[in-house]
Amino acid sequence: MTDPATGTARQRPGAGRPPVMADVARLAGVSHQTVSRVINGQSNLRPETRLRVEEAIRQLGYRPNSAARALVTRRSGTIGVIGSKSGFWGPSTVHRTIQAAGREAGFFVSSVNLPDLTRDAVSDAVEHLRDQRVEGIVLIAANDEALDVARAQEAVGVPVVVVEGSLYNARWTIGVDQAAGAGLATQHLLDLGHTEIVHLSGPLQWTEARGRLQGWQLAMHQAGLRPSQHLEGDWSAASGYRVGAELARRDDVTAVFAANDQMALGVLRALWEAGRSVPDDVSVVGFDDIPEAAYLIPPLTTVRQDFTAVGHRAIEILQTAIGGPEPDADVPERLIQPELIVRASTAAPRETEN
Amino acid sequence: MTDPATGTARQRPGAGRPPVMADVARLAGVSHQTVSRVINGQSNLRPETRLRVEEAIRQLGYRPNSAARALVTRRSGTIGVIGSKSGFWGPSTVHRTIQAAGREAGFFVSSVNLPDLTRDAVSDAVEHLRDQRVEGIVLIAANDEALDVARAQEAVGVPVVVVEGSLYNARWTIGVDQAAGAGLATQHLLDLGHTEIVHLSGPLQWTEARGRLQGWQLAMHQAGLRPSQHLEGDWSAASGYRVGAELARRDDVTAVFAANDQMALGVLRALWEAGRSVPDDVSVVGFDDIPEAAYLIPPLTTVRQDFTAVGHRAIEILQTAIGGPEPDADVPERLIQPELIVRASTAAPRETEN
DNA sequence: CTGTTAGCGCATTCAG
DNA sequence: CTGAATGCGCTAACAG
Repeated sequence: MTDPATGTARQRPGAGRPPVMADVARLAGVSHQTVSRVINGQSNLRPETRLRVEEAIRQLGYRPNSAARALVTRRSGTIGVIGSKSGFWGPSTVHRTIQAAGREAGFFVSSVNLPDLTRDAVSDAVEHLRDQRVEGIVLIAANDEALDVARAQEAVGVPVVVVEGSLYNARWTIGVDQAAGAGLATQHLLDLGHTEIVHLSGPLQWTEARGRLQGWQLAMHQAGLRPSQHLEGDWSAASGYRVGAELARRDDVTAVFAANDQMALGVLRALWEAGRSVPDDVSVVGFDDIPEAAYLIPPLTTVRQDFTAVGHRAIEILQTAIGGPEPDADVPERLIQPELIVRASTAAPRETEN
Repeated sequence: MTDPATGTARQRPGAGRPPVMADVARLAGVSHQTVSRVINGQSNLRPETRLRVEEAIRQLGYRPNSAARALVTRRSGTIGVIGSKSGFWGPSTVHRTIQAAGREAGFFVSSVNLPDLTRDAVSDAVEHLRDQRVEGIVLIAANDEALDVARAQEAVGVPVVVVEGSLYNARWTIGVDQAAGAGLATQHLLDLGHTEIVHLSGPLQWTEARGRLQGWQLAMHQAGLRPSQHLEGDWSAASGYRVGAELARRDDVTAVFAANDQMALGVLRALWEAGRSVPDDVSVVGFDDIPEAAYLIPPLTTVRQDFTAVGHRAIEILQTAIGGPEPDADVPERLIQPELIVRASTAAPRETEN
């Protein structure tokens, strides 16, 4: 009655298009405002009225239009996640976890996967996300270029949580303590009696790769040893294989610490092909603890990262970043501690050399 | 001038909030309508006017508000993707590809990852997505329950493209020809001279698992052999290992066809532990061709699926599903052909047994 | 406790 | 070729 179909031929409920708030109001015999109150869970409503409205809502199968709501509230209820298209295990696991956690927290989650995390690509992705008026962004697997973009965005007002990036260059961060993990791995090898421990790193544009490299170096130094030049892979089993083939020719090397499990897998294979036994001739340690790690030949000693925790914390942080008016106090560094998983790919070196 | 700030204290451009179309219009000295035309690339505009507007847009850093646009056009520009939280390689690869392809096609992509693809969970996810007024949904790794939901949605009007699900039960589908792939694998083993070929399947709620099972059965029958009872795993290396350990005790088995590479990996490990040589004693074939397959011990013969193609096709199909008013003609079954990759884990059986 | 009145920022008629 | 109205569906003040 109150809505006299002003000319655009408002259809009766039950016709083609989805019901709107006015339809519910009409059916319940209240104003559309009251419907709004019910939907937003306001307290000042006569229980009976609420019930009538709720019944009408159910009957019509009404669902609020989030675009309309976003328009007026200026809040989209959406967060964005930027990740890499490449399927490395860690980042993609984190990506999934974040998506799930974001939804659990009541957000819509808009994802964008980039072929490469170059400055321009990340920048575009952020624009894309801002066009949707996302309330916050989670940026995964950041390299330095991506971090620049993150910083720039902070200035513009969209909070960006950086996951697994350098934990010093962004305001809101969360990640695993890579250096500590590498330290665990290296120390394990050291404890076993190894002194010639080679590190096969990831690409050094990746902050994780650098963190693991540094952890290894530090542990070596603390043991009074001079770390040899590290070798650099690209995270793939193929690169691990290539490097492993080289290492197989060197007699001095008794242990390899690979920066991820895939590369370790490649090393295992190369060593096997060269007839060098793991762990009798060479010990191998990986990083990540992929589900297959326990079933490699031999079962791989590695460093486990709790990606689920990372994902959940990322969302928690994003929520405080969105909600709070910047405590401006010290941003606690959010670091999750990894764990060493000892399996059968490591053992004491065959002959001690001192 | 034309916008007399009716009381809500419209702020000057450059103040806190993002510029709106009216700001651009004012700066360019045109009506906001003209700005709209420029943005939507209409043709009937004096070049000079267009330029002035474009300049103003750039100067202000204006970006259209997608919520407002969605409200009036009733099109969100968003598609939804429903996947599983579990990180199986195939589905998660497809998920990433779809996200990327969706964005390339100009959509916003809203993702939801479910712990389990139960009917209720999928149903919720669809609701969630419909609340955003997504224009279409891609559902990945469907089992039968999920397919029911998909069908139900079709009725309500949101097109749902089912990826890797049963290709007969949904209107819009795309996937790899699982049975053909399994046939390739089985035939390869048959050609090598194997007759006792065991199949380690995935969980049979998964349509992929059923497809591969059927492909294996068919190939066996066509070779005049009676396939033995298949064994069922859960896609994990752990389950492959368990089954492999059993198989290692059986002398009659000379070949194993595992429904994915992870399970094959577990089988490899179990066989190795039991001192049975691959491929000399037992041949093993996987499915998926994960990046590590070539670096296992020994390198794994497997079936490669082109997941990138699947992702792109999924988006293409979704676009026609959204755009076209249902040709209602025969829905061509969209099947992508897999490819056999022969590596070192397969060979002729040691002794022929006929 | 509930209804009325205004817009949110944009696209879509329709006039000029 | 351009501008002036109108309303998308909803929430946010205000009135009652």
